[in-house]
Amino acid sequence: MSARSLTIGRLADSAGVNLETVRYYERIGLMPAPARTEGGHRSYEPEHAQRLRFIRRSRELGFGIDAIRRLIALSEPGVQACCEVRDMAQDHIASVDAKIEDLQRLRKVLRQAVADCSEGGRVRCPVIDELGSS
Amino acid sequence: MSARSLTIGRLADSAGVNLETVRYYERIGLMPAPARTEGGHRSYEPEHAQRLRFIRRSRELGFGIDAIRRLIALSEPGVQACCEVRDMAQDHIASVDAKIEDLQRLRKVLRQAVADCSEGGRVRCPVIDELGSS
DNA sequence: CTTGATCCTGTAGCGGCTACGGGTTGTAGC
DNA sequence: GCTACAACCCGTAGCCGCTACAGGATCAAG
Repeated sequence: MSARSLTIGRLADSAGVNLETVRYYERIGLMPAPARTEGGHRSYEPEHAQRLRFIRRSRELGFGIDAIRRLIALSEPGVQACCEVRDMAQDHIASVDAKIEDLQRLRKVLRQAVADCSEGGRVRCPVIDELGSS
Repeated sequence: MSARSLTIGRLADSAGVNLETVRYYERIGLMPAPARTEGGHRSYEPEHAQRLRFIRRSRELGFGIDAIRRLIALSEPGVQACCEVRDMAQDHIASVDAKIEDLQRLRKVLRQAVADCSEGGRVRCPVIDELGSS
């Protein structure tokens, strides 16, 4: 166990990720299986920490596991794949845009229903009516 | 079987919901168990269709199953619960707002990385660098 | 050497469906 | 009335991305 080795707990903490998630990532092949101590405990090197941070950051930005797999492959040194990465990011931006628009639309409906609620004089609940419509 | 009865397939179609989803809703108690034909097929009345549309609409607006359960209870005739419904809607709007802001933030990061990409002169991929940072 | 924190594996659960497989019923046409 | 085939039945398993156990082994500090 070298001086820079990390236990799974420290690794997880250092990347801001749940410990069980690290094992999950290993199981699905997103993190490489690390060396083990004699007793069978996982022993990570600093490059594992970097990889895990990369994954966490990608997740935060909304990339799915498969996309991250591709991003990792494309980020290997020696691979000239900036264009592909940019295309993936652009696709992802498009889907984020779509999601934002969806949410804005439904927010508008909800706001309208709530606003109707605050006006007096109605017999029934405008929010319930909105849900019942269509 | 009355003239207005519906099979599960017609019910599902009429509400724009997958047939299996209807059975799922019954299993989790979101839809009431309907009458059955002699042969055991489900037989729905028009009020089931209305309920199912209510659920679908609520899902479209992003309410979770538990929230819908409460909304259904509050929408029972005789319940004066417009304020509670409005509060639920407002809470939901707040969470939608938060989600929109999250997505807008990450969109900004992605756009910046892609924009950096389009400028020449960089040695490494700015998107990959962004993912590796932090 | 003891204690207690950390680690191990395996499995099951979450939400909200969706998709089988293998069997039974309903219904339209002849 | 009979046949064909669509539509239904139930139960179970899978999807994503984790998270949370249980029941045990190991590690490190005192």
